[in-house]
Amino acid sequence: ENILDRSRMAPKTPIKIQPVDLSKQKGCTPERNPITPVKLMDRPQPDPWTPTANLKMLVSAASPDMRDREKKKELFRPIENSDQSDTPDSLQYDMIEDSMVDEFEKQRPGRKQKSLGLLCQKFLARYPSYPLSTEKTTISLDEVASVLGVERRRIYDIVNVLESLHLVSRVAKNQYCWHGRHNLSQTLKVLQDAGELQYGELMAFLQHKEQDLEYKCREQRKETIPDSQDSPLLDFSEPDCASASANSRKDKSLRIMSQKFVMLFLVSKTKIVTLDIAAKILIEETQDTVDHSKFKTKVRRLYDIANVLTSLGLITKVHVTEERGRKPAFKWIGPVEFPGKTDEPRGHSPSSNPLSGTQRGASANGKQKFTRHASFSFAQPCEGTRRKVSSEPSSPHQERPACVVNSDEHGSKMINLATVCRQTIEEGTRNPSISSPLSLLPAPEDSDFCVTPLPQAVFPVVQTDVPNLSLPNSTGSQAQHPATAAVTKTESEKPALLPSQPFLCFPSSSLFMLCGSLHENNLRETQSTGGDVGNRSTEARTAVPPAACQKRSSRQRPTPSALAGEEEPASKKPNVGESDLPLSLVVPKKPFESPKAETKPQSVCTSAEHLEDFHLDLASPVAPEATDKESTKLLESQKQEKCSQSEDLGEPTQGEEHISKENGSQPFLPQYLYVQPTAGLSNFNFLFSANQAPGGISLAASPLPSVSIPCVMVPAAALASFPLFCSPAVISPLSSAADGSLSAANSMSFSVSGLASTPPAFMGTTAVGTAKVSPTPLVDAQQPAQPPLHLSPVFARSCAAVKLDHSVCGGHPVTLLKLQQPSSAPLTPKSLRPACHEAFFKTPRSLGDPVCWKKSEGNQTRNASSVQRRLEISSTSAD
DNA sequence: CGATCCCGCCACATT
DNA sequence: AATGTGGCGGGATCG
Repeated sequence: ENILDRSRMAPKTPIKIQPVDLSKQKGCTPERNPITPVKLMDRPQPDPWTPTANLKMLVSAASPDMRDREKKKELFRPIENSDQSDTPDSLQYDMIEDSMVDEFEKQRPGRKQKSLGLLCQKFLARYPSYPLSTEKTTISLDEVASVLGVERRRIYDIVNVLESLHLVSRVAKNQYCWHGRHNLSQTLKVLQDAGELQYGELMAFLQHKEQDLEYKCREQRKETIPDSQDSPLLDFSEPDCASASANSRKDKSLRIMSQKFVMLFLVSKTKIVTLDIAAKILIEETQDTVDHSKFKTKVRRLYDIANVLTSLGLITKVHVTEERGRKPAFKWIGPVEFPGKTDEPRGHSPSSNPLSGTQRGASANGKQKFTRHASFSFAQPCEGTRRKVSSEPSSPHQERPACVVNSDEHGSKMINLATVCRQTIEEGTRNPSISSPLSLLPAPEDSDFCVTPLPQAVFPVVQTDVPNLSLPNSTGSQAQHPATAAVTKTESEKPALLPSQPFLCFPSSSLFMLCGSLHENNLRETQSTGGDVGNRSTEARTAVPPAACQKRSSRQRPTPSALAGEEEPASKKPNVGESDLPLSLVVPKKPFESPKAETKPQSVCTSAEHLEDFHLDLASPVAPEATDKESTKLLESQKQEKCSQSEDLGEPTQGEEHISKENGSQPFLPQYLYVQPTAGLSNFNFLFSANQAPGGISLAASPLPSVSIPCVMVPAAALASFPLFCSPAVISPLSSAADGSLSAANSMSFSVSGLASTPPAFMGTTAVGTAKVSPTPLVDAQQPAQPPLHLSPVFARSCAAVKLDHSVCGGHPVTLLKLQQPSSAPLTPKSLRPACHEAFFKTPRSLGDPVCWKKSEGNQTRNASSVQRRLEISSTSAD
């Protein structure tokens, strides 16, 4: 049929065809006749059935023909040549051939022409990188497919990857909404944070040692995380959870794989990731087993993703020569620091910038969507849900509405954060299986921010177990909310309690708690954050988990970060380096520990596992990982101080230990936490147990400053604090929605007043308590305040944890996150804002955090920061 | 020959 | 059931 058609066909062929013709003509030279072959080819072209059909026809026809011809050429040439003779023909042939070749190359080559990368470029060319917030561009898959002359299937490949980065979101059936790169930095930040949690350690190891580590990690993972692995890590799923269980499967691949892949880059020191490593890491499953076929398939997919990312200008193909040989790899050339971060604004101009007012409004919407859609949080759990939800573009909230509404911008932001948090939490908390709970949490979380249902009731539930979380949204949400609200309120109300020194510790911990398994990370983050709180806040706005942000900010972005939002400020780098140094200071303690090294890896692995589960969490928590280390260290130091002040328990000691460990071993403090907790849910438990029990455990817990501290802190504090938290929480619940709002407000205010950035998290509650209590913190008053805040929530959580844990956590986390986010969107401003924020925060720890980083590219790599990771894989990096 | 990766079958999801 | 999505891997190209 085709053939027949072809014959008729006119030239209309779509794009592909046209090119062919042109080329042919050229090659042949117009005058010349048409090379037989070519013409023939052309002639055949059929009518245009469908554009696609035509194209296909043409292509297929053409290419084969072309090929044939080529073959002929090759085959025949000799002959002909030899024979030659035939003059004209020969000439023609030659001519033709040359031309043909060219043509072929041009046309035929279809392969390249049709490459996904090229297609993606065409696709991207259709939309503005930074569309006005006001205008929404909807993308019709069918339309695009026909316009670009490809099958829809291909468009899915592109869109799925773009969706993973939130450049687009699915609105409805065949419809996608174009967002552009406004939120790219935020998204990357989130991914980075999440990546650190999940892969930070792993990567480090791998790079350094290679596979061995991987295997280890995998094994560990497996152990830890039995199956689940698949959960959609990052996805930004939405909260909905409705279908939690349902979800299903599909959500996994491309989108998630894409996010994971990006995470690897962001986490990698060198910013270079080899395909095989990526494939191995992405094949969670059974450890080593790695089927060859599976591996192969994974690689194929990675190519697909890489093509799109390349088109986006985020990565480039490179080759890495390792010991074993040279392998294909990709290098991240996108923004490392994400200055844009989300919005920075808050910090400085807290809420309101003039611009922001307006913008915000607009941006807010956008963000909201973002959040909603994407829900930064990488919520893994509810994929299905998310999808559903996500599909709705703007009206995201359906479920959590009330809260959102009330809160407004903040609220919304908060929600986002919350979402993230909860996701994180969920992840953390939950085991693989648990995921559903997570999802539940999310919703609640959001709500908590805003609303605040009844805390008490909720708590119990939550407390009980993570699983509860899984409960339906409503349940979860309620619980969560309450918890959150409670927390906040509590804090506000019960500040006194908070005051206890523990706060400091807790806060962080609380964060962690929220995150769930992440806690370690969180803690770190928190801690670090504590120092950096400011950063956090900034980050918060992004919605991404503050912690993560912090980390990042501290680490990579260090200072200035703000700047570049997307770009990367060169200046920063330097700064960073400097900042790093500070970290080293912390290091001193390290000495200890030798053991850690070993441990670390393990921990890493575990963490990795967790990561998977928690990616999202990571984000929120920011897992700190190595990078964190530095910051962590700082934090730790701070923490220690705090701890000592606050409490107790020798925590200080631990803290030190941790630090030392961290330093010594590298960053992975979190690991410890993770490790113990392995079980998602148990996280809390772990913490507690770890801390407490552990004396023995000390290694993990105690040793690591960050982690252990938190843990320790938590327990004691938790216990002690409980009342505080709980009560507050309880109280707050009363207020319920109203309270929620109030609390939010309070928190907001606090944060704002105190530190612009922090606020969110803190939600007032903590803030108050904290501030009072916390004092210590190295950082400035500001920071302290924040930390406390965080803490408080955390506390609440922790308390809860003790009791409820999850539930609590969920709520809190949210809070935290929210704070940051707020802001607006991405606006261009990134650069500016970020800087400010960073600066803000930096003070405290900023310096330290950054450390590692340099960022530069791969090479540099190793810098001093090496501390964290010795890794270096990177070194390999270059080719 | 290994790296890439296009193509489209076909299962699963959604309408 | 029809249609939308998208996992997946054969096998063609590229280098």
